[in-house]
Amino acid sequence: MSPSPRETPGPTSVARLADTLRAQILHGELAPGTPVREEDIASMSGLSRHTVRSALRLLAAERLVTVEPYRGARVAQFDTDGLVALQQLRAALECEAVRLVRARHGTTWPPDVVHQILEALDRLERAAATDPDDWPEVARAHAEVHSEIVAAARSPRLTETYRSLHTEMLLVLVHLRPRYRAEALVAEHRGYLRLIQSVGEDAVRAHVDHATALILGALAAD
Amino acid sequence: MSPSPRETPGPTSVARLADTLRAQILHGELAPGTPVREEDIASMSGLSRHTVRSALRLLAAERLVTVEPYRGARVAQFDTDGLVALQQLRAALECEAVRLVRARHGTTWPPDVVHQILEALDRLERAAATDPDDWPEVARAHAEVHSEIVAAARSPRLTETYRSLHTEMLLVLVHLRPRYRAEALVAEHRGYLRLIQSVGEDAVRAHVDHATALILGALAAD
DNA sequence: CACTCTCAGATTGTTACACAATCTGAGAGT
DNA sequence: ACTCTCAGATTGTGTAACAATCTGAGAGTG
Repeated sequence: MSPSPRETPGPTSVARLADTLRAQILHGELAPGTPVREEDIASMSGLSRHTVRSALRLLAAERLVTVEPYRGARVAQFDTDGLVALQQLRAALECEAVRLVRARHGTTWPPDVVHQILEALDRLERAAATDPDDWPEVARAHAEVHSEIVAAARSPRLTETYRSLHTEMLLVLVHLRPRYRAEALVAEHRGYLRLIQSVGEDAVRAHVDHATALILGALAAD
Repeated sequence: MSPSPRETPGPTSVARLADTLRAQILHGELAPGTPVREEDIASMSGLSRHTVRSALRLLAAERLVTVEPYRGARVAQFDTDGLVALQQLRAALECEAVRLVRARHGTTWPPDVVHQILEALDRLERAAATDPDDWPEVARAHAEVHSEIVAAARSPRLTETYRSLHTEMLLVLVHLRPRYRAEALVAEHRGYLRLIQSVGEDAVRAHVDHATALILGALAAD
């Protein structure tokens, strides 16, 4: 049982630490704007400062933290403009994805295309039923639904970039008191899946704009 | 004259090194797939391995190199699928940008909107006139034209993401023998600027698809 | 009192060296 | 030809130290 050869190498310390920090940030355990000190993380995690630095740079590339030279890392923060810009980008990708799927499959998508989306919807429903007040988890499941819609376009870069964007959105969402009942969210997205097939891109824009308005309202009432 | 206070701190070593490497990659001095060894860069640049590592991770975040654990960094490489995926993403962003500008300004954009685009076109024309065979420079100027078009949407995230994508495109382009005469490129893009105003998103898709076809052809004839 | 200036302490940026973990290719053995 | 093994190359991580820069508290000034 000695270190057998050619085994997949475990994830590096940097990757594990980045996972931990990402999870903390997305669970709202670290408020936006909070400085993240290298030494603190190093002593807490038992890793060296170099490793911590690498992990923080990784998160910076994902925009979950911002890093300024000699001033360290902070949990990312969104103002109104930043959120709107993010949503515009999100809309661009989701629109294009829906356009691509409709170009290929028309206004009624075949089962193998909607299958993954439906599963994500089921997971969302389950999450909402299990614990409607576990907002981080509901928000995550919601993000998965949209991600699966984009993934249906089978365009890897579209999918990947969109996932990353929606992770940023999660960071915004966990710090907002949800205006929505979780069940309403499920129903709305089952309808959304129908609309993007029949109506197409405009349904996407309406959905995203609606979300943007809700979030801006919640942000204003911070 | 001692270190006066509150002066902007110079760019860090990591940033400078990343700039150098990025420039080399985008000038085609390093072929795609080439391994980039930490020690080599360290001894060449006189910087420490840690610094080199940080710079390489930065370039990896920009997708100019790929990094695999314990296997190091390589100059990024594009296959057919990768290029198509990249172009789909590019099309999504440029379409949305054009849509946003047209939603705001209709089919004839005001001077302050097209001004920066026209300047980029002029720079492209100058580059093409100065040295039509300096393909990296012409390609760069061409990328600037498209970036300015997207920037006209005044959506920071759209702009930034698009710029990054087009930088990747540059990496592909510098390694292709151009099929185009540089002058034709200028004329075509002056026409393109008119078309995106009058026709809109479909002109974008046509343009991008045309480019994709050309590049795929050139890639196949590698 | 408001304001600026200064400076010590905190924090990040970088280096050097060491060692552990993993990959790689060349050669031994079948 | 094929697999297996292993030494060398390369990357991942740690420790320690110092340089560069930021920060906030307090001194000095009007």
